[in-house]
Formats: sequence, structure tokens, C-alpha cells
Amino acid sequence: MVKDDFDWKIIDLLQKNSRFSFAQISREIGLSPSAVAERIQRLEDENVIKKHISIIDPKKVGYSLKAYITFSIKDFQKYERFLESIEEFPEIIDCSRVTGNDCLIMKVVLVDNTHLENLVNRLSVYGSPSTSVVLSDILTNASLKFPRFDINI
Amino acid sequence: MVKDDFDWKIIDLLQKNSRFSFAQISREIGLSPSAVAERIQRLEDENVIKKHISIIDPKKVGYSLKAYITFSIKDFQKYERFLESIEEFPEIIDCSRVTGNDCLIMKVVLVDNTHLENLVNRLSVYGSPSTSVVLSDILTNASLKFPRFDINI
DNA sequence: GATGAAACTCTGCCGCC
DNA sequence: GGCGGCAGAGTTTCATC
Repeated sequence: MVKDDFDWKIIDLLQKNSRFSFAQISREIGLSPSAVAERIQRLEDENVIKKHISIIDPKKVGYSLKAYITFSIKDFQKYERFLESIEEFPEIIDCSRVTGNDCLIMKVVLVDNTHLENLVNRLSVYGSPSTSVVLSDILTNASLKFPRFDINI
Repeated sequence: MVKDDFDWKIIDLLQKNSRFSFAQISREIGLSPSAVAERIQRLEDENVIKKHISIIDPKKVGYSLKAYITFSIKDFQKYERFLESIEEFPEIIDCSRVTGNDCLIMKVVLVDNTHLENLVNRLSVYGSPSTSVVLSDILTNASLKFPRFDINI
């Protein structure tokens, strides 16, 4: 899927800034613009590149609170009903099913504490949410590195 | 910061696809390309738009495992040393300080179980990591919505 | 698969409103 | 702030290797 170093260089550059033009990338890595365009097209078609997005600062658009909610849903039917209803929760920006006591971990953005309380109430219909409020972001959306670390994996 | 509906439409479109051209956006929302370019520039300058990135599927580049690690570090000096050393952990793609017993929540990508074990060992120098392996992604990098839900916030 | 050239489209800049 | 026009870049397509 990622065939060679050119592919990796393209991925690196797009992870840094997805608005780089084909021409800019071509100058950076030493391929022609059309070759770069073809490779990006291929990586998109193969879903190596899932999407290109702009990251918005939640605080600047009215969401002053961020939190992780771990969510224990013991009843499988309720779990399925929650997944069907997840669109009703625009606060949820990330949601993964995980091993352990809690079956879901979610990242949510909120206007304020009242909003958080409201969300917790609405979630409680399906299971037992447990909230950890984010105090500060240390790292967000870090780039994937070519997986050959110096470290011993 | 986000002045009007035009700004919101631009943000919506860029959250969907950050590679849309100024011209494409201008046709979509009914402004001139130069007005769109100026607005995007302003939103970037004000850090409303933090960055534009391409999302890579970790599985397609050799990371078959994803996990959340909550990390309890009781000793504040060790906490600070960990933050200084975070670059030594390329597996960490997200890291937030949170309220509760665990002081950090991290999202990590890993090659395999051996890699996970290795990471847990390296983290244990600083504190007590607790791992939840991701079974499936239900939602990732969902767009921020204009924060006026129908719901009662 | 990559290249290069041609036709087309977009961007960046400026004066004007 | 937004628009329109223009010169220079960038993109797309296709024939060629």
C-alpha cells in the first residue's frame, strides 16, 4: 500500500499540512506534479489516506470544555441502541469500543458545565458514564511515523 | 472570531475536506475566491483553524493495534520529566491531562502486542499505565458543529 | 509508473467600491 | 470587507517512454 519512500514523504507532508499543492510536494520530494497527484489519488483510493481535515480549536468556537467519558453499557441491546443514536450526540467527536470494564471511550466537546451535566443525563439512559475533564492538551493529532523506531519494538 | 454564517460554512467545508480550493468553496457558499482566501487566512491567523492534516489509517501503515492508556503519575517531578520526554514516544498520538485518579489519558498506535508491552515497560518508569485496547472505532475526528443544538444545553 | 507539454483552472495581488 | 481583473502558478489530461 505504501510502496516506497516517495509515498512516505508524501504522507509525511500531508500529515503536516494537507493543503500543500501537488506542485509544492513535487518540489519537496523530487517527483513531477502529475506523479504526486497520481500517488495521492492512489493512496486515497486505497484508504491509506482516509480524509483531509482542518482542525478547529473548540474553544474558539464556543466549546470551552473538553472531556473523556468512559461509558459502561452492560446491556447489549442498549449498547446497540446507543450506537444507532450516536448522531444525536454532536458533542462526541471520537468514540471507540475498548477492552476492560468500560466498553466505550469517548472524547467530547462541551459549551460549559451545564452542557456536560445535560450530556451525562442523556447518556445515562444507555449506561453508566464516567467523566474525566480535560485540564490541558499535551499532544493532539500527532503524525504517524514510519513504524521503524530506534526503540526495540 | 467566527463572525458570521460565511465563516461557519467555510469551517464546515474545511472540516469535511481540507483540500477544497478557494474557488470550490467560493462557488459553494457564494462569495468570491479572494474573499474566501482572506477569511481562511484570518481564521488561521486567529488560530480558529489550528492546522490542516491528512488522516492516515494506522492499520494500512503497519500499526495494527490502537489503545487508550490512562496514566497515573503521583510524583510531580516524574510527571514533568515525562512531559519533557514525550517525544521519545512516537506511539502517542494524543495526550491530555485530565481530572480524576489518572492524570493523563493517551491514545497510542502500536505495531503489535510486543510493541504494546514494550511501551508499557517504558512508561512504567514514570508512573502506572493502565491499558484499554481499542476493539473498533465507532467515530473518529467528527466535525465540530456550530454549538447551538436543538437540545437543551 | 514517470514525464512533459498543452489546455484549463486557480491563486495572489491590486485598485475600486 | 468584498469584488473583478489580470499575470503567474498550479492542475489535469494525454501521448510518450
